[in-house]
Amino acid sequence: MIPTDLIKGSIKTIVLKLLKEEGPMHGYAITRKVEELTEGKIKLTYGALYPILHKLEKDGSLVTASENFNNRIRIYYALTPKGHTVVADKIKELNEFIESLQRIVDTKPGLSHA
Amino acid sequence: MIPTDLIKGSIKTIVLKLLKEEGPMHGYAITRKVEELTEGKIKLTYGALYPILHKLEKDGSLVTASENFNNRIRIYYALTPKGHTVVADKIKELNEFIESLQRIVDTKPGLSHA
DNA sequence: ATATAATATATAAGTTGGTTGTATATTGCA
DNA sequence: TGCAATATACAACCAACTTATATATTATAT
Repeated sequence: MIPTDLIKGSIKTIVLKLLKEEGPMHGYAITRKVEELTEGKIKLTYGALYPILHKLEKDGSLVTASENFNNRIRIYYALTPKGHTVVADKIKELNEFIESLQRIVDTKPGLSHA
Repeated sequence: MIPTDLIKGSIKTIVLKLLKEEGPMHGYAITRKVEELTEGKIKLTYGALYPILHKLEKDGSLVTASENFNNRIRIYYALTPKGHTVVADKIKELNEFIESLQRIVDTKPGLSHA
């Protein structure tokens, strides 16, 4: 399990990216998918996930549609056109972040003080 | 510039990793090096950096040595044996994190709902 | 002369993005 | 009968930052 502090800031981007690739999803399915993709290394908590989804809905990045499945309410979240713009930006940011981290972890013992 | 929320949790690991590869460094030099390695995409703030360094010193991961350079105090931070253990763990975590993020951003449109 | 940028460290106050705990409700399995 | 899985929601709390501020020297530009 990757510690929560490391993951914190990227949850929103992860959620948006999944909705982009998988199409409309409900909250529970999002947590399952993240666990599946990361082999259990990233687990979203509902206390983090739902506030993020609600916020994205409020700001117009997502729209919701309720569905009844086996007497359980499922609320599907789908990207709006605005959401598609937002996710594109966020993924770009995340890629730059990943690249920067890699440059740092790939740094080999400095010749600078050899 | 990568937004701060994304970087937040990884600052401690970045600092430790630099000290591992570059040897003892002072705070200001750490911020320079991070900017250099990431081509200005990651900039550490002193309000974040110094508290982290002080904390790592307190917990025995770092030791300090003061030096006078051009009438400016420089405080060099160096990894202790404990610090070397800590940084190894942190880098492992960071690599898992990077790998997980890549799996998510590399996800292509799902065949799952084709 | 004078101001500004770069060098160098430090800390208090405030924000935010989460965690943890709790509540509710159905289905399926042991 | 009870536990695990499915499904959403929110209030209280906390840690890790940002922002602002303070201090002090050296180098560069006007």
